[in-house]
Amino acid sequence: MATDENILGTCPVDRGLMRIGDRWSMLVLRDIERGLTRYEQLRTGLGIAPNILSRRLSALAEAGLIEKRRYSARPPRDEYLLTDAGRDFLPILMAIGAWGRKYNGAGALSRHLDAATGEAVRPVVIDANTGAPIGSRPLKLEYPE
Amino acid sequence: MATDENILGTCPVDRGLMRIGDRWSMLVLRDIERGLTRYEQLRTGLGIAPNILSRRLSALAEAGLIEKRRYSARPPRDEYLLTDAGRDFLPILMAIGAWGRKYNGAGALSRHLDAATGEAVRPVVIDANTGAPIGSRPLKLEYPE
DNA sequence: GCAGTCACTATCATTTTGCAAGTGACCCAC
DNA sequence: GTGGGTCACTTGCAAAATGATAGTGACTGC
Repeated sequence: MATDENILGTCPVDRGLMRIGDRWSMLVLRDIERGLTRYEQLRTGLGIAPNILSRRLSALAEAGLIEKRRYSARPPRDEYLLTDAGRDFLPILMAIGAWGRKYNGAGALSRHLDAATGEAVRPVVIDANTGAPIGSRPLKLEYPE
Repeated sequence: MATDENILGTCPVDRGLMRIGDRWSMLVLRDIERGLTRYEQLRTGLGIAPNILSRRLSALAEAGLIEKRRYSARPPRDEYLLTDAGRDFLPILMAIGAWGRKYNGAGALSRHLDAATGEAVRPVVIDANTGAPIGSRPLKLEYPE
């Protein structure tokens, strides 16, 4: 597993997971997306211990996925907003959600609807070149050098 | 954060992360996909401690993402294979890889090529209903009950 | 001045991770 | 037939991360 300290590995998945490889980080991202941008909202929404939330928030900010913004000087109040990198990660969360629904989806679940059509979103990962879902065509792995 | 013990949450992302919410699990999946199916291959490929690998493998098997199969009775030798659920998770890893390449992609990286066209795969998450990339159209969140 | 909210930090127990060494089943060479 | 060597782990213990609980500082509103 690559870390910032040792030599970066050659695998882009590892590179991604380096930045948000843990569960709380992803759940924080999900909650910010649905509008829970303030510390107390996130803490109560997630049921996370305050020290852990603080650490996750600074790690996510350090990794460039969120940024802290002061929206009130007095009283001093901050909110956490997604950066472009953070917003770009949201589709992956939707894909994880679709997978979770399929394989662990017992009971009532929340879902995303297309605002225009009202239909439930069905996230699928495709190859932008062919338009085909990943897994439907044979691939090969190429290593650098 | 939902666990198996407490009441299952309403969020499908959480449901997904419940099964493979950690970094090693995803990297194990990635390595199995690229053909490292045996214990020693995974251990040396990942640089993971043997006790941790054992625990991850049993957790992944318990979660139904991989299964252990004996391919030789004498000497007793096992390999780990992806189940349907495990294979279904691979597109998500590709999406994470694409994100990692975009935001943490310095240096040489491995990549997947379409076997037929030879072109580098560009994973994108779309809504199967509209064909539009997630994030390009406004969505709303619907809660159960 | 006093309660209450928000956004934390500090302290400490518990849990998870990681390293190193060891074990059991076997195979192959001498 | 004993002495390595490989594979697939387990065990024991140290280090790091996580989590529960309590406390702090900056306010606001009464």
